[in-house]
Amino acid sequence: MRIVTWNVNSLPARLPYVLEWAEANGPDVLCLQETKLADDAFPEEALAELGYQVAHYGDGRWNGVAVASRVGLVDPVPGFGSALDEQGCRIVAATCDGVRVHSVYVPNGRSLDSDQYPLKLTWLAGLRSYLAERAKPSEDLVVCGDFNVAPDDRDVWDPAAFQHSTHTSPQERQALEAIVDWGLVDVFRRHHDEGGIFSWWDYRAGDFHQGRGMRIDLALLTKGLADRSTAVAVDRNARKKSAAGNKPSDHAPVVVDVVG
DNA sequence: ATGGTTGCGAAGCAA
Repeated sequence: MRIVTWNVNSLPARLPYVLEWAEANGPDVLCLQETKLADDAFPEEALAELGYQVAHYGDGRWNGVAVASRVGLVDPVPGFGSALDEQGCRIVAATCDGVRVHSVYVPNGRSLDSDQYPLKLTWLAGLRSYLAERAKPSEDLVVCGDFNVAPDDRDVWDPAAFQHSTHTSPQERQALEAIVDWGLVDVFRRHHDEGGIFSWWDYRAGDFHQGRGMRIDLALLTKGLADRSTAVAVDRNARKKSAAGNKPSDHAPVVVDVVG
């Protein structure tokens, strides 16, 4: 099974790219973030033509997450079903061929002195509670998406440049570790030790071509599922203009292959 | 150089 997570930065703007990429790369499960759509505006037909069923959670112009699957999709659950959903439509779950899949878009936090920063930490704590209440580490389960946290300094182009910013603070990293410690594996690190492999680059100032990025798009798998992973890759080519001339998101898709 | 770009939506904010 090929599981992909991709922050598309508006599905209306990105649909041609997403369809082109999906046809070429054949994800069985495609988790999307920042769809920026209400549920009733989701392009179900375009994805159905490629064989995908979709669980989407979105309420308008911002945020919005989806799980698309061509290997079956049952038991969709939008949101936390708690006050955490007031921070936007940022989590949706569904079961795809026996794997419980969660697509998440963690709040950005904006800056360390913003009122959005403690809300980000609260949201991350809420994600851990959600897992603890509804799932077991012994299940085949994946939590993937845009975490807006770089797990360690290998995941940032220049740690010094982020000394006083979000995405690398000890509190954010600890909140992420608490989620992992529930019983998950950052499966990218099962296959790669090196730094400098990123999933997001700012659109501005030529950051992509200068190598100024971060790895903030993660796939967290329960151990049994991670043990069956055969490869993890970031398709940085998808951060460029596509062969068909479509404009890219500022995030690249992360591709996870598992067997069994 | 507190710059630069994209998306949304129609000015300025969020990322």
